Amino acid sequence: MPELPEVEVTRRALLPLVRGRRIERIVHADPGRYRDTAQAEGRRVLGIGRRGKFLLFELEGAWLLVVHLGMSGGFRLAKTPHTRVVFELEDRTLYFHDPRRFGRIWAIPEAERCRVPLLCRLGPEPWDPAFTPEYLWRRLKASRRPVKAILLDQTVVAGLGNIYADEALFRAGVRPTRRGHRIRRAEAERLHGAIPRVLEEAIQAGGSTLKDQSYRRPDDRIGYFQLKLSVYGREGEPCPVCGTPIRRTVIQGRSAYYCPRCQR
DNA sequence: AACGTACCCTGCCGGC
DNA sequence: TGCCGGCAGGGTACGT
Repeated sequence: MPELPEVEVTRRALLPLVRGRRIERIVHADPGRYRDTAQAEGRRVLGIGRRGKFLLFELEGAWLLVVHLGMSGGFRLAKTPHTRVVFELEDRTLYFHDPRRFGRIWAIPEAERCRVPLLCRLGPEPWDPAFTPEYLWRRLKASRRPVKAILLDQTVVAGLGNIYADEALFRAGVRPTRRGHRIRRAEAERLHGAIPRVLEEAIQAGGSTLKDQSYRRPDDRIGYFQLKLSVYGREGEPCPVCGTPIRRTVIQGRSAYYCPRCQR
């Protein structure tokens, strides 16, 4: 579900609600998961950061509450049938909703943030000055994997998932099955430009709420970027540019959608 | 080292 | 109507 845009929309929605508030109690509804939260209790939330698809609640005493939403996780202002963790703040309660239980939560001292798997190995944010066309081209050239698999690798660039990787590849006119080492420099440049653009547009639209509705903003509103998707989930529908039917294939065991005419 | 596959969970949808 | 297989935005573990 949640890729960078959905995580960022969540961060922006929660920030004014939690900044400066003390976490009084954390109540668990799932006995076997998300348990590493005890040290967050009693601490004030100073701010919320984001790194790739990780939410980073900055707590008093240089602690972090790190949350990964997994495939179906999200914060809600009201209890749901799939509430797994309840965060009782001094003036409101937040509910961590996660039907598939793929989400993860860690409370750790800031100095030990690298104990969270992947967090310290993430590649640059798409807007980071370190994310240059040259950098992307070099990472592509170093691999024989399909270009889409490389874009999904969080150590290459942080935050892309299945939806926005397909959308960025469409905008760049690059077929997802192409091998990284065969990508030309001009194509890498187009991809480099398309990635932050599609993510920014998705953030502005409030993220993508697909058919299963599993992503919603904390206040239960949906996002609207699904209306602007060009290829993701649109097998058989006409390409918005040339009208050719969109195709679906499988890369790394996951669906990949592309226009066979616009993407070579 | 790099890559593919199975697996972790639950819910929903289409086909029969 | 009911059942069953397939599929779903994430990541990890393990095999080759």
